[in-house]
Amino acid sequence: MPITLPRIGGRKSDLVYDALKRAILFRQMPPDHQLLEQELSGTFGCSQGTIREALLRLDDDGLVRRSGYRGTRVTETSLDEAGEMVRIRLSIERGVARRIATTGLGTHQDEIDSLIARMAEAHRNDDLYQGSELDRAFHCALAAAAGMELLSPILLRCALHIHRFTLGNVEVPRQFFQEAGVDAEHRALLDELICGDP
Amino acid sequence: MPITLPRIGGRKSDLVYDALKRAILFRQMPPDHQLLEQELSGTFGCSQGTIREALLRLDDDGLVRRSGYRGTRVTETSLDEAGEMVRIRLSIERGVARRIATTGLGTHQDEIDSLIARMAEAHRNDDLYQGSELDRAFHCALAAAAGMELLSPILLRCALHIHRFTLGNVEVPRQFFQEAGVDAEHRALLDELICGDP
DNA sequence: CCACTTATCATTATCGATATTGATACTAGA
DNA sequence: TCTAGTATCAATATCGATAATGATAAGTGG
Repeated sequence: MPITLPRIGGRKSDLVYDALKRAILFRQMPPDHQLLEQELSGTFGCSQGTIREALLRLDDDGLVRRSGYRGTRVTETSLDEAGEMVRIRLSIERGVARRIATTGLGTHQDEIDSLIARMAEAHRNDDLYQGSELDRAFHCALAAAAGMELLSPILLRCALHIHRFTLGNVEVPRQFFQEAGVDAEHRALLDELICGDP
Repeated sequence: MPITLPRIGGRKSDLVYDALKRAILFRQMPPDHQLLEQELSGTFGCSQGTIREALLRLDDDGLVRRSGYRGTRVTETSLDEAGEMVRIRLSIERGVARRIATTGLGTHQDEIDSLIARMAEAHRNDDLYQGSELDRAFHCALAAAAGMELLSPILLRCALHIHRFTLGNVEVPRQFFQEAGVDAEHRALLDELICGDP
């Protein structure tokens, strides 16, 4: 079944990357599922090289594992790893907040305000996916405002695996939600801190 | 000046990736230096696609920045970012240690012992580069032993930028070395903790 | 002189075909 | 039968050429 991509502009490999990422996050492709470059090139209607580019990025995200000439398979995220991701994100957040508290967030103010608003709306609609996407963007924007853009990829990766875990496991253990709750609380606190300072 | 690569086997794009990474870490290519796919394909004697693969990985590492059809440039690492990387690594280490303390490190024992030994030797020889490489491998091995292999890429990224910063700035501010010292101390402590437990 | 379009250029993005690789099934000889 | 070697196969990795893109310079009508 060929998948028709929007093709409204931009890179084709981006579209492939997004499509595959979504499929993995929603477990339409379960862990250990094999991804074949040629087959996908047929499915998406593009060349193998374009598929390869998307797979390379998924590999860097840790969503798939590419091993030599032996194929590409979907990975999995354990509870421990997800919890660790939450902890890392918290740690990073602390540093970023510290930085912003002293320097302010300059030109990023508007962008961040907008993100907060959209995030609130997503939460009202119980749209978990949208919420996570915005959460990611929010964290990255903060890192950027703090002049630490190199941290963004780490934040992205953390959010990706956290999100994947929560989506894949309907019965998410209590411990995890506790930590996620702490995270949300911290975020709110951070907002206060930022808005009060500059 | 064409660069002759070892070509002892393995992927060509790996060799290109390593060569470029070294060049960036040692500031042979300064921040904002532009990397042209075609030119590099000539320099390394391979096709543009192979170069592209290496550049994509460098981009994911945060060592270069690729923007649309507009080229690829070397990034830079600020003091703040390097400090943040040190903090993140510490945070991750804590979680990994906690995990290992309860489960032990199983089959990874030998590998880790070997890494510690080689690391000590590198320190004796004041070989900073080798030391950092081994440090990276050590942290990844610990994460793997803790069953949290997804953390390895983050650890790699942190070490990469920490290393880059220390190599690039001969006069490294006091604060940074203090933190690095804490890190080394923590690592030793971790060894004790592991060896004593299982 | 100025806004607006068009041509050109540097550079990446994509393609289709071919080469390499690692695993496995198969075969011949002891 | 067992084993070393070989053919085959399913994949990725690489290549060379072409298309698409964004920036900039050059031209054009007002």
